[in-house]
Amino acid sequence: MKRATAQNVAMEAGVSKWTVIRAFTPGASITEASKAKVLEAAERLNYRPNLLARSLATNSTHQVAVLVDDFANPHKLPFLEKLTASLQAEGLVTMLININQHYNHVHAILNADQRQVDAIVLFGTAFRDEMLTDHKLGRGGPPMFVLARDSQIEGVPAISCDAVVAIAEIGKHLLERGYRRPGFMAGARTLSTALGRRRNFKEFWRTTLGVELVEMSAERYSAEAGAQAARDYLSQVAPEDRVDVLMCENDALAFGAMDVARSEFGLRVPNDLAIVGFDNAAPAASPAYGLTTYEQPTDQMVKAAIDMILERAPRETVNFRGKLVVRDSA
Amino acid sequence: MKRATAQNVAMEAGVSKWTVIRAFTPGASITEASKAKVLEAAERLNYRPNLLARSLATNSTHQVAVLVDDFANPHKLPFLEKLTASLQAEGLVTMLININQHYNHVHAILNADQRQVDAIVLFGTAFRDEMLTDHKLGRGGPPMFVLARDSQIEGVPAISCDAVVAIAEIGKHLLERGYRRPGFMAGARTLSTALGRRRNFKEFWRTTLGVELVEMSAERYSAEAGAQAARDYLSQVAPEDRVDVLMCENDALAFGAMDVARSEFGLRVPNDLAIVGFDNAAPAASPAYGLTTYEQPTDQMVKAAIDMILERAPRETVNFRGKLVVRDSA
DNA sequence: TGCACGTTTGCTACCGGTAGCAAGAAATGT
DNA sequence: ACATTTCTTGCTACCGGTAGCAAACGTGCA
Repeated sequence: MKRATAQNVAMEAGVSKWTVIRAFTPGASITEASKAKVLEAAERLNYRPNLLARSLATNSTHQVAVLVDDFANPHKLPFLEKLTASLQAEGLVTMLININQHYNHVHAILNADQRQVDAIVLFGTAFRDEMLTDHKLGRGGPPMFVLARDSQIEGVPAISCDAVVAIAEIGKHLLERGYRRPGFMAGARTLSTALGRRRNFKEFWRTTLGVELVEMSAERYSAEAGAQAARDYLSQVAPEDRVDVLMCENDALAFGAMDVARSEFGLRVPNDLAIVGFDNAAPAASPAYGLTTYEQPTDQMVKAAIDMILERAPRETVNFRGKLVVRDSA
Repeated sequence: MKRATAQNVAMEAGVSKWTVIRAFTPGASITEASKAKVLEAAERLNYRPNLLARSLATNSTHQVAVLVDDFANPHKLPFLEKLTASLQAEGLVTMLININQHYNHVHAILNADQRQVDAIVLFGTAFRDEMLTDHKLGRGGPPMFVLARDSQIEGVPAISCDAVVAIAEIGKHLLERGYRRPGFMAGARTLSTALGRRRNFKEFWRTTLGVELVEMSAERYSAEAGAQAARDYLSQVAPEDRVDVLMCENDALAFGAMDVARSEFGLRVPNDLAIVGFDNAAPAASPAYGLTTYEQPTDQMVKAAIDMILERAPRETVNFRGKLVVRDSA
């Protein structure tokens, strides 16, 4: 059986379809009597307004496209939970788009655009700026926002955690604990530069102690990639030449690095090698890791993003201060 | 500047809007000459067909609503990644709906229905059957599917991992390893019964050894809840009376339980207490846990779900066999 | 009772596409 | 050269709503 339309309900209730619409429009001009009559008829026919038709007519879908690519990062899940819950609380619905080899940003944005979404959120995705300023993503599309990473793109504001402050806090803590030979493990190249963590960390040690940072790179942001990068480093560098503290660009890398350091090289954390992560993902709190890390202010970030989407706040890049979470690993 | 419509392109190209549409419809009857003319004009105006209008006219949105509620389970993320990637590969888009206190299944289903989604997937969500068979979710809505849990609901097929086989495999392994005093930790009540893991596990020990299962319950499916449940049990039961193997309904619970057993009670895993999980979430593979667990055949499950959505396969409940992943914890 | 006024209802036009029919143009056969 | 078939193009009607104007209605007041 086809679903009932306003027209059907109108006939059932003996009114015009516009009266039916009014019964479903809060604050519309309609008498209680006819409203009741319509609602009753609607109930009988199991009528529900078609939001597709409404969206077409009003030019607003209340849908927000959220682009995600780094599914190996356990921190993404609770973040995504907050984002979707908050969007829903504002009557917005999430269109989740998985960015991968077969489906890149241009595909995603074009598709979201054609579906007339109200906004597009690039949620921590790795992209080269040219990709977005590129060709056919011509003006007139939905507003775009970058969440949880930087954006240098004109007209695309970023909502992120203040990397300068974060790294300064972490650095200060490490200095006080007496670490002197710092290392840094970066993840995927494109995103690394956009996060600015390496740059700031390097700068920190250079200006405070005049020390050069030892840098290593993982292939991706995952525990496996972090493990491999740590394995490469530890097997190539003699114990006495190694860094005494390793900052990883995110927790996923840190977990992998810590696993390898302990189980494959017998190192004690933090005595032989201290490790710091970033994100405060769930396992970081577990005694199995006890990872010192930095927590992004996800609540504030989500709120800010939504305020911009709904134009309750100016659409411009903002940074929030997170907080250092000191545990056993450093 | 407003976005261009087919009508605009038609004027620009000097043809009717239907010719424009045809230029964008694969296999439509149109000469190469006019197609080229139209595409060029479209390019100039940056025209992209409005999928909302198309959906309204064709009565098909190519959108699938995916309902999720258990964001504390790290296993969800890679599963969700596969699901979204596979949907996208079929030209379907994911509408992600977060089921929580403020937004229950009825809200979600009603909303998805009004948005005319092609299908609704309940992805491992906890619900009471009455909620769905209930009232206003009358017939005529989009087809529903339950993924990664059981469904007893008429007309709502389930795609899941065969719990009977899984538990039998796990039980057999534990028997062989010599464990004789089994315990089981369940998560949220509504989902527990739908997963059938406890029931089957209990049955297994009863029929093989005639042993009664020790049961405990966590509040939710999270490491914290698992930790608390383990803490309660271990602090109340004397060492000599404790179970020798604890099967947890999923890995999240197992991580919490293992953390507590080791760090708060000084127990060695598996010597003092063996632990088994379910899902093979990422941290299970880490040497920090080395959790023996059971991996669901997510690829097959996702494929089956999509085949049903696209009506390439009959819409009926199917079960797939997963595989036991033996590590150090049991 | 008559008139002005505010409220309720129905109307036309529109959002941007799709479906399928019919007329016009081009290709084919005799 | 003309009839016939096939392809191309434009058309009307429709998907299910929204916007805002105009007519119909009921009410208060003189």
